[in-house]
Amino acid sequence: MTFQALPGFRDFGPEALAFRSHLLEAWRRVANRYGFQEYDGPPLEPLELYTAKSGEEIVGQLFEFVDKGGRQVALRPEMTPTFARMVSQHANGMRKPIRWFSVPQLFRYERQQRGRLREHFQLNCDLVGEAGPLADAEVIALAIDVCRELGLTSEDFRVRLSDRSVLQAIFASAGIDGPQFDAALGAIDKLERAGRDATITRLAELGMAPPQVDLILRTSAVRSREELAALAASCRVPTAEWGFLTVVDALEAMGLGPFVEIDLSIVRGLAYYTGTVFELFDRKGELRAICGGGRYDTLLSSLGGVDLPAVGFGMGDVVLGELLKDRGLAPTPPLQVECFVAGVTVGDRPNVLAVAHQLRDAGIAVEYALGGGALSKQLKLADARGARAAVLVGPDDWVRGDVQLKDLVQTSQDAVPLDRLVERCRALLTRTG
RNA sequence: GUGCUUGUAGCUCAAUCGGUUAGAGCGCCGGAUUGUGGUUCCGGAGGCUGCGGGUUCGAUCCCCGUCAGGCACCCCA
Repeated sequence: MTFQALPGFRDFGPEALAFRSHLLEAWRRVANRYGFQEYDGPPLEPLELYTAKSGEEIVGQLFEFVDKGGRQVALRPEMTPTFARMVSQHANGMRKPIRWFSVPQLFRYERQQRGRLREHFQLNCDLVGEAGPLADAEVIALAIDVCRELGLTSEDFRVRLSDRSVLQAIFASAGIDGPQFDAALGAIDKLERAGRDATITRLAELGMAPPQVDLILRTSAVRSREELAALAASCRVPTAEWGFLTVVDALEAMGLGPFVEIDLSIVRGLAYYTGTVFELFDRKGELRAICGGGRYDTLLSSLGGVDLPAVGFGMGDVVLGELLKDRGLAPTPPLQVECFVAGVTVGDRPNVLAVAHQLRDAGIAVEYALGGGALSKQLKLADARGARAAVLVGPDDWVRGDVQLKDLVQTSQDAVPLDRLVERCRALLTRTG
């Protein structure tokens, strides 16, 4: 092979495309089930759309270039800025809450690894205009149900759920706020990779007192409602106002409790989250996060749009696809044709064409052997194509106005008058077993 | 962008210490089978051993470079 796809980009042959469609169709099905409407935007955007929020350092991670009109442009690395622009333009005239989703292909110029390419498809679901905890529960439930729709169970994955406003309240009780709060979040985010000792050293360097460092470590270790209550009590922080526990309650009321775990070590990398943050992970912990999201109540106004609270998530096709394959949940490939038409002799070929076209006009997926050949060879092809039915066109039947309709699964066969073939073939195709 | 590691047929892999013509299974094509598929049997095609250079009488094997995959950083859609 002289040419190959660029690193991090994928070719989708029929099998891979069927798998991709399987995912994307499940995404759309479940999002629609939650009353979300699909939108899309341009794959190519002004570079400033991304640098405005994230700063110039993001340019190194973008596919960006100057177009022929001298504009600095970038392939979209995420959907949120486009979404923010679109929803800001329409928000004033729309009944709240707004439920929108999209399935964009996103691009990022980074060195690829397993589960992480330079291009992927991502389900983006956002709920705008509702600040209450049921909105958070709604989008988390949507993310869970997407995975359930694809055959995954609570044995396969879980949601790790946290809330930055809860962390803020707890840390504020020890005087950790402002830049120190951001540093604390960063330390928690890296705790697993950096290790406990390195984290303690790092926080001390940032000017944290030992009791503050201890609080940060104790907080990040919280894994249950009881531990959280005990921690809050020890800090004298009231919990009555927290929406966080209402989110958990709501998910349990939906019957999704087995999927949900409180985990205050989840903070998410992005700076704009203000409340709930969550990630979906495979139970075995072998893969990267399947999905991540949270509440961002100030982002829309900070991007110059409307001042509306919002909560949403993104779920990529790469990690999710790997998990499904690991669990044997890849779909069985669809049949290539429903009915195969075979001719017994060379003289039957015009009749094969006539019969095949009659069936195709009736909406049935039909193939026949372009190269002809022995009947046994044609039937081998029919079998390889996964056809359920075969029509055998032969001279003896033809003079009687018949063809042979064969059930390739049950290996039964009947003579059928030509004028009843479509009806009989349809009946055969709906037969089970 | 940095470091480590791997690279043999469409796929999964083998090839003794550096040794003669690089093999197997699956898949693909053809035949056994001129009005009946799946099973079976037989045959065939398919390789510049990722690419380029070096060492050597001789390199899939050793060395250097490069490209690509994997892992760890960076970063996290």
